[in-house]
Parts: sequence; structure tokens; C-alpha cells
Amino acid sequence: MPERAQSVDVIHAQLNLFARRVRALVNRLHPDLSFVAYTLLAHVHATGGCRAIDLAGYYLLDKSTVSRQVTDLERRGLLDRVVGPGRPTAQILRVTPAGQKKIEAAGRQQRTVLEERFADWSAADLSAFAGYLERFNDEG
Amino acid sequence: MPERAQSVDVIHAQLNLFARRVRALVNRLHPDLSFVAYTLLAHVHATGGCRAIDLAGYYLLDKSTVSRQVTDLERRGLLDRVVGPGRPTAQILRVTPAGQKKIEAAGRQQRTVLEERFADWSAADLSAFAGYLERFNDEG
DNA sequence: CTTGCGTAGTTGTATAGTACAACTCGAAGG
DNA sequence: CCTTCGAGTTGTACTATACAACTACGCAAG
Repeated sequence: MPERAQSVDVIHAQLNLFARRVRALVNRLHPDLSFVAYTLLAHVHATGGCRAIDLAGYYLLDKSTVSRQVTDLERRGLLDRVVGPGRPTAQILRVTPAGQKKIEAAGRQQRTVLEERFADWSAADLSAFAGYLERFNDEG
Repeated sequence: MPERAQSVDVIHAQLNLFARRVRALVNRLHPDLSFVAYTLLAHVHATGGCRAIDLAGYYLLDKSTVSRQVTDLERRGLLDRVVGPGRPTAQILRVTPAGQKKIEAAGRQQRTVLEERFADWSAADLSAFAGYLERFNDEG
């Protein structure tokens, strides 16, 4: 088996484990804001406001799933909707101040866990790993 | 913000996206063998036989969850159980020939998708990325 | 205008994955 | 013997999710 194929194989195996563990880990970390809810909220935050359908596209989710998640986040006061200027049928989602606090707290917590985990990695390795992850995701 | 913290930040953001997408991708890939079922089966295969509780530990799942998944895999003929010699209360799980076929087919399919995705990566980058993933997972 | 299409979103319904707690079953040791 | 322990199963409930059917609104073609 050529070298490339071997690497792909390892990546394949590790991805499965990885995806499972990250999800489980994050859900344990802050039970009041689920993995999914957090990621959606964080994306709205990162984009500075987007539509529900953008979230669906980004995370490969059905729009109904996003609709329910957003409804829940709004009900909890972490998100609000404004009618987009010019595009009346499109609601622009925005993170509320309460939502920002929540994101920051959850993010801090998660980063703390990650920092521990990476304690013995060199700065160069860390930055390389981050680069590879970005590259992989961007190409998707 | 120091360089390390920045990298951790990027990794943190990418991990969320990554975990979500991989799961969605894999589930679409072979609807007859779910992401979870596949990973459990693959682990039993990789270890050459293990107990249900080992799976739970490895994937951070509750034993009840594993119990149901295993029951389902057994019902479908992909897995069987043998009573462990000496430890009567422990069932050793083993992949059946049919299960092996399934794993291989699903694995082939997933690798094909991954190979496409990595088409423009150099062998060195691929191998480095694989190494980082392994390292990250091993430390968990 | 008005009809019909397209986009964004919601709701009905069904299913998988998961956790937690209560239980069973058999071993091993005092 | 009785207790405790480890592995597993079952009851129950909840979350995330998909798919399909529906609503609401604007826009363009007639």
C-alpha cells in the first residue's frame, strides 16, 4: 500500500474516533448548551449575523433541524431575528448579549480543556495541526 | 494573545465543524450501516475481539447504549458473542464474516471519499496530519 | 392585475442515539 | 452463606435529526 493510502487510512480511522469523542466531550462540558446549539450560536456570532439556511448549508443540516434549534435558542434569549432589509422572507439571526456571554463562557471552558490536552505540544506542532484542520474543513 | 492560544482557538473552532461534518458525511455515505454502528464494529474488528464495556470506555458511551447497538449488530448477523474463557460474565464480541465484508465495503467507500478530498495534499502533509490526529486521540 | 414560481421557514411525524437509573446474573471472598 | 462487584440488560425519557407537506411572501411573465 502506497504511503498516501496508508495516511488516508489512519486519518479515516482517527476521524471516526475523533468525531465521536469531541461530541461526547463537549456535551459533558456544558450540559446547559448542547454541542449543536453551541456550534450554531458560535457560527452566527462568527459571521456577525446570518440566515437559518446558511447554518444548514454550513453544517450539512436539514433546514427543519436548524429551524427548531434556532427557535429554542431564541426562546432562551440567546438569539434574536430581524427581518433582513430588502429580503423580507429572510430572517437575519443575531446573537443577543446574553448569547454572547454564553458563547464566551462555553468557549473559555472548552479552550481550557484543549489547552490542557495540548500542554506538551510544541507551538510549531500546534500551529501546524490547526492549519491542517482548517485546510481540511475549507475544502469541504 | 500568544501564538499557542491562537492555535488552540483555531483548533477549537475547527473541531466543532469537523465533528459535525464527518458524522453527517459518513451517515450519508452508507445509510445501511450508521456512523456509530460502523465505528463500533470497526473497533471490535481492530482489536480482534473485545467486550461491550471496552467499547463504552473507548468511545465514551454509556454501557446501555453499547448494549443496544451490539444487540442490533448481532441481530443483523454482523457480530457474535462468545463467553470468555475464565470470565463467564464477560462476553467477547467478534466480527462475523458477514460483518467483515460490511466493514470492508463501508471502509472502502469512506476512504474513496477521503482520497478525493486529499487529492491535492502532498504525501508529507497527509502523513503529518495523520500523525497529529493520532497523537491527539491517543492522549485522550 | 393575476397567476404561478422560487426562496425561506415551519410543522407533522418518525427514527436513531444517547443517558441515567433500576434491575439481573454470576463470581469471588470474607 | 451472604455480600459485594463487574458486566450486561431493560425501562424510560429526551435530543438531534431527516423527510415531506405546508405557509408566506416577492417577483416575473402573461
